[in-house]
Amino acid sequence: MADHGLRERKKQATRQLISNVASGLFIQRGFEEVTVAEIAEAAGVSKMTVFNYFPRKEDLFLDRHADRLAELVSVVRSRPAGVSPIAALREHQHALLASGHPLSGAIAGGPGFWWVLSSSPALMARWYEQEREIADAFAEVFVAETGDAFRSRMVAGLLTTAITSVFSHAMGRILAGDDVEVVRREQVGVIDQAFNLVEHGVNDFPAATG
Amino acid sequence: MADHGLRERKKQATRQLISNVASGLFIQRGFEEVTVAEIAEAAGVSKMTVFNYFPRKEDLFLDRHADRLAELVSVVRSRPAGVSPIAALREHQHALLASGHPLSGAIAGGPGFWWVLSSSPALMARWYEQEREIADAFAEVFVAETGDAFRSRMVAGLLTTAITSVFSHAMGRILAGDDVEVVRREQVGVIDQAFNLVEHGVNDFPAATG
DNA sequence: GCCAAACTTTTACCGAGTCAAACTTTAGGC
DNA sequence: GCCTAAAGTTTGACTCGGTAAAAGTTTGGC
Repeated sequence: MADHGLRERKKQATRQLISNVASGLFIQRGFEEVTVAEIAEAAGVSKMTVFNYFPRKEDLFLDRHADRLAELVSVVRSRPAGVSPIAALREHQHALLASGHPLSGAIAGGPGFWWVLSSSPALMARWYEQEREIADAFAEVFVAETGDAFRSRMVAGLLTTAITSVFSHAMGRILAGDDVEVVRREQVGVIDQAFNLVEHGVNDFPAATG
Repeated sequence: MADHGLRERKKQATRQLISNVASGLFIQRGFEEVTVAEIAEAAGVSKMTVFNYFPRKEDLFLDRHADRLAELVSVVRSRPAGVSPIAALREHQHALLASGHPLSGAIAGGPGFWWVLSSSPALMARWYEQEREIADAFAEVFVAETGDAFRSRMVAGLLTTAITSVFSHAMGRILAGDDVEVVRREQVGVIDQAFNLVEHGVNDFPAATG
C-alpha cells in the first residue's frame, strides 16, 4: 500500500494521458463535438476507465479546480495575523498575475482554453458551480473564525465575486481579441478596483438613471 | 395570428398542466426519481411535447425564473430618480418578505420546494445558473447607465450575492426545521445586513484568525 | 510462485435530449 | 360552411452521458 508504488505511478500517468488527450480534442473541435467514447479510444482506454478518473465529462476539461480551490482556501485560512481576508486575497491575485499564472485570467497560451469554455453551456455551468464551491469553502473558514453564519456567507460571496469578476473580465477581453500584454498590464488596476469595492462599499454608485 | 385565440389559450393550458403535474411528482418523490417519460404519461402528452415547452428537465421545476428575472431588472431599471440600485433592491426585498412572496425565501407552503431543490445537484446547478443570469442582466443595465463595463459587472455581482445570500439563508433555516414565523421576522434584519455590507463595505471584518 | 486486492474491460442498461416525418388541429380566405 | 396552410403534436428511431455488475488482468506482499 505504498504511495509511490508502480501502481500509483501508472494510475497518475493514465489519468494525465486521458486528460491531455481530452483537452487536445476539445481545443481542436470544441467540447460538445467530442464524445467520451472518442476520448477513450484516442487514449487507448475504455469508456469506463475515463469515468473512473473523471466522474463527469466536464471534469476532463476543468480538472485544475481542486488545486485552485485548495490554494484559495489556504491563502485565506493561513494568512498572517493582522491581515484581513480581503488583503490576503488581493495580494494573492496580484501575485498570480505577476507570475503569469493561467488562473490570473490574463495569460497567453490559453485563448483556446477560453474559447472551449465559453462556447459550451455545460462547461460554463460547471464553471459557475466551481465558483460556488469556492464561496462555500470561504464561508466555512469564516464561520469557523467568527461563528456568524450569515455574515460569513455574505463576505465569502463578495470575495468570490471579486475574484471571478477579475478573471472573467480578462477572459472577455482576450476573447474579444485585445492584446494579451495590454490586458495583463491593466489587470493590476482591475484587481484593486474589485477589492476596493468589496472593502469600502458601493457608496458612490450613481443614484438614478440618466 | 391573434394573441388570444383558442390556439394560444390551449397552449398555455397545456404548459401549465405539464408544469403542475411535474411539480407534483417532484415534490412527492424527488427530482431525480421522476423521469420525463413518466411526467409526459401522467400529463397525457408525449415526451416531445414536454421538451417542446420546457427545453430542459430542470426548467419544469424552475419555471418561475423568467418572471423573477424580469421583475428584478424592472426594479433596478425603473427605479425613481435619486434612488440607488442598492436602495431599490433593498426595498424590493423587504416588500417581497412583507407580502409573503415565495421568493422572499421565508414563506410557508414551500418547504417541499426547497427539499426538492436542495436534494438534486442538477437542479442546484441550474439554480446557480439562473442567479448568474440575474447578475448578467443587472450588469447590462448598469453598463447602459454608466458605460463602465467592469465596475458594472462587479456591482451587479455584489448585489446578486446579497439577494441570493438572503434567500438561501432563509431556505437553509427552514430546511433545518426552524419555525417559519421566527425566520420570517428575523429576515428583516438579514436583508439590511446584506445590503449594508454591499453599500458600506467589509471594513470591520476581523483581520486575522482566532 | 501464489493469493488477494486493485484496476480495467466488457456487456448491458437507463434516462435526457434531438431529429425527421407523419399526423391532427386550428385560423382564415373564399 | 369548406378548404388549405400553418401550427402543434405524436411517433419512432437515434445519440450520448452516465451507471451497474461481473469477468478479466495486473500488481503487491508473502
